[in-house]
Amino acid sequence: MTPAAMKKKGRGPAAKTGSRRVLLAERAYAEIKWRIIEDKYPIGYQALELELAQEFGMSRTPIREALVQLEKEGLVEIIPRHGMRVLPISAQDMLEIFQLLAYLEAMAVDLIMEGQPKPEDFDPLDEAVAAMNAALEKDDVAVWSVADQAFHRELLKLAGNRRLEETMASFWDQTRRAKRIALYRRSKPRRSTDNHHRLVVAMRKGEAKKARDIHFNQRKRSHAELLEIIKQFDIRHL
Amino acid sequence: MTPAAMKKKGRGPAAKTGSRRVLLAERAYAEIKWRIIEDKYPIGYQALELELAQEFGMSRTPIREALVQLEKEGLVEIIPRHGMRVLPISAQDMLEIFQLLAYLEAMAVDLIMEGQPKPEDFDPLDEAVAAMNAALEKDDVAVWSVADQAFHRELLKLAGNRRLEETMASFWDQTRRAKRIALYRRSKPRRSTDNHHRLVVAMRKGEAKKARDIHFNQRKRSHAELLEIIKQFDIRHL
DNA sequence: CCTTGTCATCTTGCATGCACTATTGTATGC
DNA sequence: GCATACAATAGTGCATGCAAGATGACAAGG
Repeated sequence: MTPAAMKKKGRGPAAKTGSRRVLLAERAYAEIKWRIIEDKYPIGYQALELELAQEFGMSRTPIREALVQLEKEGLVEIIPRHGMRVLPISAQDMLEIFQLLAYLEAMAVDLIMEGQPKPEDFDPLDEAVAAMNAALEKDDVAVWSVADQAFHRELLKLAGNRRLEETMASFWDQTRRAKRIALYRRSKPRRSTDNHHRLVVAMRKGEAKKARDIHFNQRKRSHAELLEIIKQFDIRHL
Repeated sequence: MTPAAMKKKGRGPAAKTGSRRVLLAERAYAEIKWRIIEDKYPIGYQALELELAQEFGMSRTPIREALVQLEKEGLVEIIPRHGMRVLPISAQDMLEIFQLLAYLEAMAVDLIMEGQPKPEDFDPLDEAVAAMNAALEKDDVAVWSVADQAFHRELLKLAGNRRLEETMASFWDQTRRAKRIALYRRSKPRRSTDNHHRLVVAMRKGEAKKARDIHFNQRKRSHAELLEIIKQFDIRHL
């Protein structure tokens, strides 16, 4: 950079972007992602930029932007002359993601315990566990799944590390398709729910190491179970 | 998706994208990122899309694509009418990133030990340590820093989790600006180098827990030191 | 019937055009 | 001299245009 070009340094205070109108590119990103996760665009689905553009009533430009984002997140692949393709979830992929999630959540538990959590901080977690139990009573795995997600979101929030939160959110999203498949195939998540409860209890008591171990092992077990289901599915589908 | 639209599912085998020519957008991304890390575009630097486009001899389109990427990585901010701005690194940001790096690397060590590492797998690590020692002898912190980076890259590779590797790489990149600042201000990384060595020794011996602890603590200590330096710098600069 | 060469087509990656709007400078009133 | 209204300017977000090159079809030859 030439010295002259340095002129830019320290322009006035940036315009507060309180609530910029929703960009088309963002809408496209969110909508496509949603459709992938909800299996509206199933694994292997291919679409050209122009097709998507027409479907969303916009031009190719914002679509491109969205696709580049999604590719980076690992949800789609952009094949030069064949448009985007919704990527399959291999058992290997899931293994990697589950490993990461287990460690990152254990990290979250550690961070929470290192802070000085107030008792009421854990209330949202108790609520989530209650919701999970309620769903279990009614045998409603879909609702259980939502409550489960809420639990983990709250847990991450408590850890107070924004990047950790975002990183986990991205990986979590990628598990949702797999979980959708496994939802009605896995055993009733009784033990899982109980362990979530035990985690909160341990954290409330300030038993840091125990809390961490409970959660880490719970995650590992849960992930192993999911992986088995996915592996079976994998063979004939993904 | 309408049933008709499903036609897309399962198009012929995707064209192998062996080595697609380098896209302008990718070049722009890499070059801008490089300049930020190397402090060519210092913290607070602002530039308009058009300016960057002219500087790189391309149009605004690939520049935009690159900027969106960089924003997601947390290196720049896009302010609607003021172009991009190179983001400052607050001590809080660094704390978050360091926390993540420490855990992710401890995870890598765990994963390595869970696998069945062959003795020769560790050779690259020994080489890196040797390079670090050599650099220490010559008091060349820049060379030491390169060797340090090589060590961690190799460590991550051994863990065999691609997503872990990529995630860490992204965060690592963000620390490089901070490390650049701290490079000549921190104490001689004698202890750090020794601990890297001890880690490799422990791993070779198969002492999983010890290896993990050595590394985790080493990272924590090292990060704490860096954080102190950054905090001081923070006040008057970032 | 299979292989190979040629051509038309299609998609993309990038450049450019355009309209909308935030921002800045200027003028007017107090 | 200060504040407010208005006009001019500039930058973005998106649409569209365009050329390059990959792909698939088809024909000709083995």
